[in-house]
Amino acid sequence: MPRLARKPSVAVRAAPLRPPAQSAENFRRSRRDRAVETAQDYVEAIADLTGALGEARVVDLARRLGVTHVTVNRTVARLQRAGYVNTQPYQAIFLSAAGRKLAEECKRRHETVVAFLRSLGISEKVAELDAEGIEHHVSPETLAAFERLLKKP
Amino acid sequence: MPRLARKPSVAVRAAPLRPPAQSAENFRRSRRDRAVETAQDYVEAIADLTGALGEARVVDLARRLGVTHVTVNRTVARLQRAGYVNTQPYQAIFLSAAGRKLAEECKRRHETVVAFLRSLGISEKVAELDAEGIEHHVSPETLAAFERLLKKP
DNA sequence: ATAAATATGTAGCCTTAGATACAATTGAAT
DNA sequence: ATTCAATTGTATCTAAGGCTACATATTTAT
Repeated sequence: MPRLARKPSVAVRAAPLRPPAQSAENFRRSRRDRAVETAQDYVEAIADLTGALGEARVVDLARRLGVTHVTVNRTVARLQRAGYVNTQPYQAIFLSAAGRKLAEECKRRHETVVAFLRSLGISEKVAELDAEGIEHHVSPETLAAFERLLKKP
Repeated sequence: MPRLARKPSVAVRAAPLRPPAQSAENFRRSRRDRAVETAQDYVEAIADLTGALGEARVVDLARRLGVTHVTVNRTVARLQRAGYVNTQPYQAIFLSAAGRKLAEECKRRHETVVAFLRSLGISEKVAELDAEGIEHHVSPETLAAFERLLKKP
C-alpha cells in the first residue's frame, strides 16, 4: 500500500495559510459563544414571558423554544446553578439580577441586529430568523458599527 | 406555601408576544444550523490545508481548529459516514465531490461576510472573528443583500 | 370533594463534542 | 535494519442538549 509523505517536499499550491494559532482562537471563541447561546436564549425568553404573562412557566418556555418540557427543566436547573434564574419545584421561573442584566443586553443586541438587517432590505421574517443565530456572534465592535449605521443612513 | 395561578387573570404588562410557533421555528433552525456548523468548519479547513500543503492531516486539522486529534478523528469519521470526506487509517483526509462543493459555498460565504464587515469599518481581526460565528447563520437572502451592498457602495 | 386535564418532575437513552491516557503505526534518522 | 519521534487510533470520561416513557403535583371542572 503506497503511503503519502508527511509533508510533500514541494507544496502543490502556494496558498498563504494564516498561522494556526489565530485560526484556532477564532474557532475556540466561536465554540465558547455556542456554549452561552442557550443561556441567552433562555433568559431572553423568560424575560419576554414574564413581561407578557407576569411569569414564565416551563410549558410556555418549551413551546417558545421548540423543545420538550424535559429539556427546559434540565436547562433551567443549570441556569439556576449558574445564578441566572430563581425557581422552586412546581413554581414559575424568575430571572435573578444577573439574569435580568443578561436579558437586557441580549434584547438590545437582538433588536439592533434585526433593525440593521431590516435596514438592508431584508424581510421581517428572514431578519428575525437570521438574527436569532447571528446575534450570539456579534462582537461589541460590530454591534457599535450596526448602531452607528442605523443612526446615519 | 402560596402558589401562583397558572395564568394571572390580568396580565401585569400588555406586551405583545408573537405566537410561539414562529419563535420555536426560529430556534429550531438556529439549532439545526449549529449541527452543520462543524461539518462546514471541517471541510473548509480541509480545503485550505489541501490547497496549501497538498493534503490535510489529522494533526494539522487539530492545530487549526484548536481541538485535540481525538476530536478530529471522531468528527472526520462522522464526516466520512456523511459522505463529505474520504480517508483511510493513517492516511491524509481528502474531500469528496460533495465536500468540495460544500467547502466552496462556505468559503464564498465566509469571504462575503468578512468583506461586508470590513466595508462597515470593522477591523480585519474582529471581522474574521465575528464572521467565523456569523457565517453559519446567514440566509441566502441576507447573503445576497451583503453582495449587493458590496457592489454598490 | 373528586375526577380529569394540565403541568412538572424523574429515569434512562441517544448524539455531539470536548478531554486524558495509552496503544499501535508510520516516517525518518542513525 | 533498527530505533525513535511523530502521527494516528482506541478506550474511557465528562457535559450539554435533544428525546420518550412514566410518575407525581397542581389546577380546573364537574
